[in-house]
Amino acid sequence: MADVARRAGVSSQTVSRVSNGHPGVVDRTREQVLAAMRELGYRPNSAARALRSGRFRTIGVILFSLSTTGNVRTLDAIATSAAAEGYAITVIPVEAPTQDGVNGAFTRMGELAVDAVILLMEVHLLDAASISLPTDVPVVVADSDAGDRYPVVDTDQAAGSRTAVEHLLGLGHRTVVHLAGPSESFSAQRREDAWRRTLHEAGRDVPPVYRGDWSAASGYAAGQEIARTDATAVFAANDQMALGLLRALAEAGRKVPQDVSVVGFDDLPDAVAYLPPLTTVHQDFAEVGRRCVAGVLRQMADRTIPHGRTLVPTRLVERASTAAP
Amino acid sequence: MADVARRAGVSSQTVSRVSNGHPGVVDRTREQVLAAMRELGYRPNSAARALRSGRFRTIGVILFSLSTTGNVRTLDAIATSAAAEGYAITVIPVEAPTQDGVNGAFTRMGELAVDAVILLMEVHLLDAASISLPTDVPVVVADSDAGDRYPVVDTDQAAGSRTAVEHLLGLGHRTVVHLAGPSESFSAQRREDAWRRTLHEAGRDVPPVYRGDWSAASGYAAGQEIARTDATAVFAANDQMALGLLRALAEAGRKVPQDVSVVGFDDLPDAVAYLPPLTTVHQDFAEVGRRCVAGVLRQMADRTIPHGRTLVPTRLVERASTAAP
DNA sequence: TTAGTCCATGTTTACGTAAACATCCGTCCT
DNA sequence: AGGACGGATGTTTACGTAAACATGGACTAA
Repeated sequence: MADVARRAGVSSQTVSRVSNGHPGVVDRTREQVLAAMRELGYRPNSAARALRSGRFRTIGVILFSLSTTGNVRTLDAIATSAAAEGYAITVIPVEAPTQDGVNGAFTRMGELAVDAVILLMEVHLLDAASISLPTDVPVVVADSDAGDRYPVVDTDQAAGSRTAVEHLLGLGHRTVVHLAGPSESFSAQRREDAWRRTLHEAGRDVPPVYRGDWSAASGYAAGQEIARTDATAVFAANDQMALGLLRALAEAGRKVPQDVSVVGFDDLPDAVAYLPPLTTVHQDFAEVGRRCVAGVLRQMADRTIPHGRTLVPTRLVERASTAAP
Repeated sequence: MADVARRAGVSSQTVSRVSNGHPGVVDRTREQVLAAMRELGYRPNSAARALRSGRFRTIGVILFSLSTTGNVRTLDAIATSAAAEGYAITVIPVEAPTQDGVNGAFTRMGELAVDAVILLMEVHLLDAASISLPTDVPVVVADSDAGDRYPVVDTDQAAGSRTAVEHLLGLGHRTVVHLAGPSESFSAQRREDAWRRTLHEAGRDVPPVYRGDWSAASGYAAGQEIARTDATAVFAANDQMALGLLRALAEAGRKVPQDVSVVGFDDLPDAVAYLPPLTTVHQDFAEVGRRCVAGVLRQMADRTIPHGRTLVPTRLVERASTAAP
């Protein structure tokens, strides 16, 4: 910076002003400084800048793994929204949902150069870890439950599940079997609860729950059992398990949708190419990401911590995997 | 830090030594400092640390989107490897493969707090942008072609494709149709070249190429055309297109694998649940990620720029989508 | 005993920037 | 004409840390 200043014949402070787009620099001077910057290949030192300003212009995203589609798509949206606001994203993966894993991530996080944190994971693991986030950093929790400790942004799991179940009941099915996600997952829990409540309110039998781990393989395993029952309608807690379910039903000779109707959750891009194309609940991951970023930025601006939950609506995408019984 | 020093009754330099695990601090003193840190909730300021040491302990990953499975899985592996080495990952998404998009990302990158960069994108777009990376930052390019300007880590696309084609020929198919990826993609190009070469060397006809954009929907569209031909074996350039292809073949009444054999590329977790389970070329994304990280770390240590290409081997995973004609 | 060594710890300094304050000069008003 | 004002730019300083160098005391060996 001093070199640039010398070359442009100004003070380093003027260089700083140009560099940050501050007003009060006359055009001619600005041009000289910019020219000097170009000639010297000057690039501001972000460490010094951060040290001085106390801002890193970076948001940390903590997540368990990039192997679940939902997380990834939310992360994508977060990264895009953040970039639009001039913020970079630091990804902090937690290897395993163990105490050690979470501890490690948070220890690292403590030393991390981030102005805010978005948590893409189940917060009860946070509790278990008996470590809480640095209190001076804005936090938004996505796709989880944070009680009232942090603001939460989430897909409206309950409404989505209700839509799915009501769609199947509306087609004339007596009841709907649920292929649930892992019981540790709040999303899975909420989808299951809403399924149960919807059936209950409609005065239908609530059949036993089948449970998978979100993977297609687990959906296949559960599907083999379901195929042996007289179920005519299945609501799978995500599309990947629905894919495995479709395979199990096909192998068992149960036709979809003639014999069994299937509804998924997520609306993966691939779902349109399943056999048959999957009727599913569309999640607006992009909107979730946008609201997460908006949430932390608002906290940074206000220095206030808004609590409460923001729900992003879903919509049912009807394809070819559902029909009247 | 000064507060911690005062509280522990030592100098700030001793605090620094404890904080960084330097030797030459006696146990008793170390304990006192650690206790003071705990009591005061001290967390080192990474900006100051980076300013002083010149290291951010952060690696930047530039990519086009998180919507392609390969990128995401590589990113996951990179993040994990980097975390194991005490490095954080900053994701720098480039919105669109346009000149502006790339320029923007690189401008931002220039000001970014990263010690090294891993590029997860086609480098010819880099050329088009007529902007090159800051020369003082180690770079590794993955899944692309960088000529000899940067070291490259990539899946062994050619060997993988050859395995797939030879597997099909070995089953007795006269020739193999290729459902290729988009022509802008180097990966797609290399898979296509290897397919063509393998057929050629075996003295077989080289049928016209069908082309998709990696998506299941595009695979479905191409599949509808392929279903009208007398093709008995198809090598799809990725699993998602293979999924669409399977749907198109099923709808056209062509049985897989009895009438048509299909091989994919990637080995997505879901591929095991396709109808039928997909025979595919397994890519070791984790290894690609590890080698990318190892590559930039080595550059940082040596201050040398190793050129050349590192190829990660693939293996064929035989499932139920291939059979003798 | 005394000089030499080595280890634990303290002191000083610089990293590159931006905020706060200071200065200078031209303009405008009375 | 003289002073007040405001805009453009310069000067000083502090951000929190770690490297380099300094110090002091304990131990060893002759």
